[in-house]
Amino acid sequence: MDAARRKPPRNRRKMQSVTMSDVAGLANVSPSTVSLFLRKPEAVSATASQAISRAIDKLNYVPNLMAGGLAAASSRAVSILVPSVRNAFFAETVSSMQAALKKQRLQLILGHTEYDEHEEEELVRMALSWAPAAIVLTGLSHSAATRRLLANVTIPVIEIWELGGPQIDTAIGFHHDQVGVAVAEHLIQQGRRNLLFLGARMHQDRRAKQRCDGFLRAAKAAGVSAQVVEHPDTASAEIGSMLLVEALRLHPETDGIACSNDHIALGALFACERLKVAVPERLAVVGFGDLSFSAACNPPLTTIRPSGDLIGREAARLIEEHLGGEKLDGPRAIDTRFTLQHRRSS
Amino acid sequence: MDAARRKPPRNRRKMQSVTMSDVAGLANVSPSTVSLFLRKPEAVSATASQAISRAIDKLNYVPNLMAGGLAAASSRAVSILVPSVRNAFFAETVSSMQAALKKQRLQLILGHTEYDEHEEEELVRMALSWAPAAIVLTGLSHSAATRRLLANVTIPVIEIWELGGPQIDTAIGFHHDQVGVAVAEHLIQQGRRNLLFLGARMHQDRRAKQRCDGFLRAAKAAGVSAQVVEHPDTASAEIGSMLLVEALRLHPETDGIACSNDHIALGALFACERLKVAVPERLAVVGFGDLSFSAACNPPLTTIRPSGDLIGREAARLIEEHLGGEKLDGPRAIDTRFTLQHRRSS
DNA sequence: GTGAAAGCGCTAACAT
DNA sequence: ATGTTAGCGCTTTCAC
Repeated sequence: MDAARRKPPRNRRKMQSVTMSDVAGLANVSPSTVSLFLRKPEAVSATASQAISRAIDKLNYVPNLMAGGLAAASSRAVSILVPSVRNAFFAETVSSMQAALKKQRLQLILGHTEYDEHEEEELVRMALSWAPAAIVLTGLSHSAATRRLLANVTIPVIEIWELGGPQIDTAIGFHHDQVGVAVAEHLIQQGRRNLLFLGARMHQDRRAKQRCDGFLRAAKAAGVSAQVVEHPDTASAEIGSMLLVEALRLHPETDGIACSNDHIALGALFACERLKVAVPERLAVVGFGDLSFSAACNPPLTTIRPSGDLIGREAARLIEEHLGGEKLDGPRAIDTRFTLQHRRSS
Repeated sequence: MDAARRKPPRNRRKMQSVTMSDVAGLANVSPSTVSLFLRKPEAVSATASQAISRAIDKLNYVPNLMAGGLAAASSRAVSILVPSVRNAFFAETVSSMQAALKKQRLQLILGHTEYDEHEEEELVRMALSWAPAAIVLTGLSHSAATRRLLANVTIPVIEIWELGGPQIDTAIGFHHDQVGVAVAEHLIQQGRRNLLFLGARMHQDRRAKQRCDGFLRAAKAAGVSAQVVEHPDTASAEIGSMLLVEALRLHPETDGIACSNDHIALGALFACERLKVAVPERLAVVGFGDLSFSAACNPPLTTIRPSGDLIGREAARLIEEHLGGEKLDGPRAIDTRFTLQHRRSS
């Protein structure tokens, strides 16, 4: 019997204090019963369940998800990659998704791509290292290597915040060009004939670019003039103010403005106030995002309300449905739409 | 030799396509050499390194972090628990921390406590399940159970965004009551004698409460009157406007206002504009946060700039220093301070 | 309903 | 510098 004891025991490294075996021992059942209890409580007898519960409480047992994930070849983590959580839009989606996933005891592993496809690629690689239950990316444009990495994967891959391009798998979001169209049509309907788009960071933010393109297209279709004035940096009220001043200098006839987002729009409103440009009488202003200040400013801002939290909830729902299951049903597109909030600025 | 082959091989479940052994095989080295190469490349010969690199590229190998974490009894994950990433302050910290941790190939696992200690407790439990390299909490107040869970832990526990209370381990942040003091002293120095604090969600946001308390204390010390008008909901410009109207109704003599944060201050400025209350002539307004709009609004907002990104960077630095190492050196407090941005609203 | 046993893919002590 | 080996703590057959 002791023939197996050939060598002295090695110095083992520090390990987890309380394991499933400890719980099993205290509850007088086998480890596999404890495991079963943790995953499908209804499959375990009432007596055993009680004993196990008690043991877990007493020992203050915390299961080791890495061991579980390794054995099961899939973890209770969901990877989400967004440009930045500093951006209120993505913060909203991350937050609502997190809340929805909590019920399934799924944890979010967060990555910031900073609008960089290379960065995204690296993050996808790191994400896959965790054998996540699903992976969520922002937008539809990714590097070839990223696509290759994700092509062979057996978990749901969800792309959010963009629709209308080639998808890897399911996409949840809306058509940003349609946003541009809706804003242009709204302004034209309000009698505006000299339109202008105030853009920020459009060389990186594809979706802002799409809104701009839709705006220009709709204006052209209606036979109305439309200009673009833009800035390379991240949208902010400060840049919005600068852009407005510049826009009125270059195109003084402008009477209707669409903005990259509400930060830009807010800055534009501030500038109008300083320049004594009457909004909406002389100039109509429309934003994008319906941020927390948009209903409160002077005048209240007409804007597009995207469905950032709905996107998060839908993504979470999809992940739940496919938990442990395989890939999604194929490249489905879930359109969460957007609504125009008509307020006094237009 | 084949005596060990007693039973037929079982049906194994689907597993990882490419493993470290595959890489080792292709590179003609042992798996442990591959492991070593991945963790300490400088300890492996140039020849082997090359062969391994090539094999990894060729097979498109993605290491399994769960297996690694299990074997090493610690993972390359860092748990961070914040009230909500919708809050720009915490979004900033999360974002800067993420950027700093990337160099160490550490991933952030995010949790939202929603200002609820019970929620936090549950999240701490889930966080520990991942055997993270460190755990970061927001604030200094936690449930007794949370403290108990974290007392026996051998990884760095970092509390952020608050100083001045009992710490679990190292804390990084600043004294919020000192913010209140600084704002009160600033207003008094500007000749204001009827002060008022506009607060939001102070029953949950302890740090806002501390700022308010510091403000009142400093006013009292200077023999200046100070009132509080508050709202139970999350801070927003809309609530800021409401609060300002209410404040001037209840305390028309007010000439200096401190706000819970810049959202409230912005709403207050909007309301002043509508009411034709001259800022700063008739009323001085000071915010907290120096958010993206604060320098751009009318008039530009005097506010406190906290060091949200510095907090994130410092936390990341601390984690790096103690990677693999044990606990932190004890309850040290790192004061990241804050600065008053004096602008035209005061 | 419960238990025994065989790994999941990797790390780290140890030996060479 | 590299290989051998023994697990890390759990899940999942499979047999009872």
